[in-house]
Amino acid sequence: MILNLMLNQEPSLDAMFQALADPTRRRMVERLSRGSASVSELAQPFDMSLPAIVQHLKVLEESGLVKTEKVGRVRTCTIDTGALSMVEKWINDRRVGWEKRLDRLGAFLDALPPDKPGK
Amino acid sequence: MILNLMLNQEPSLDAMFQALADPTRRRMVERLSRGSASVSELAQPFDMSLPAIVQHLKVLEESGLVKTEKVGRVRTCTIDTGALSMVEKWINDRRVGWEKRLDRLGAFLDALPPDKPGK
DNA sequence: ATGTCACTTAAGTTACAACTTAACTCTTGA
DNA sequence: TCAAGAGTTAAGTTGTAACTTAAGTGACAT
Repeated sequence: MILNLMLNQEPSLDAMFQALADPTRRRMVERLSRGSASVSELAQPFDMSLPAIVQHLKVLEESGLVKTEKVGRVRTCTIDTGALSMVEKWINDRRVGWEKRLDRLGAFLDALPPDKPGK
Repeated sequence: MILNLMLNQEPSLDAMFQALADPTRRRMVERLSRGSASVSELAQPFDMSLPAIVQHLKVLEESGLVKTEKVGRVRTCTIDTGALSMVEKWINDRRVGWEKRLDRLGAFLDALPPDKPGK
C-alpha cells in the first residue's frame, strides 16, 4: 500500500510535468491558483474552442494537479496544491543535491594547503 | 535590459517546463544533480542511441537548465540551479497564492456567527 | 600517419499532442 | 414543454517531438 504509493509516485510526477509543459495549461493553473472556476470561466480568456479547453482540463485532471466536480450542468475546477508540491519537491531535491555537492567541494578546497603555483 | 530579462523569462520558463516534461531528460537532470558528466557518461544508463541523448541534451541546454563546455573532444555538462529555482518559484507562487486564498476564506468563515441550520 | 574515441550532422520514420468542426446530452429558466 | 446554456463526444487534420541509422569531424595516442 505504501509500496503502491511509491510506485505510483513516479508516473504521476511524469504526468504533472507533462501537464505543466503546455503554456495554455500553465495559464489555466495560474487562473485556478486565484480561485476555483467553472469550465467556461476557465475558457473565457483563451482564443480557443471549448473542446480544446476541456481536453487541456482533462490532462490537468489526470495528472492530479486539478480536481473537478460537476453539480447540475456546471463543472467546478480546483487546484490540488498537494500535487503541486510534489513537483516542487522534485525540483528542490535536485537543486539542493547539487548545492550540497558544491559546498562539499568548497570545504575540500578550503582544507587544501595554500597553492603552490603549478603549470 | 531588465525589460529584456523579464520578457525572456516567460519563454524560457516555457522551455524549462517543456524540457522537464520528458522522463529521459529528468533522469539526465537527476544524474547531473549528483555531479557533472561528459556526454557519454550521461548516455551510459540509457538504452538509446547517442544522437538521441545529444538531442535531449540540446533541449536541456536551450532551456537553460544545463550548461555545457567542450574541452578537447569531451563535452562536460553541468546543472544550472538558478534556472531550476525559476521553475521552483513559479510552482511555489501558485501554491502559496492558492493557500493564502484558503486562509482568507477560513478566517472569513471563522468570523461568521454560529450557523443557523438552513434548508 | 593513422586508427580510435567522443561526439556531431543529416535525414528519415513514427507516434502523439493540440487543435478543429459538427453533432449530441443533460440541466434549467421561461 | 422547449429553447438556451454548459459541457461532452467523436472524428479528422496537422505539426512536432522522439527516436533511428548512416556518415562525418576533430582530438588524441601510438
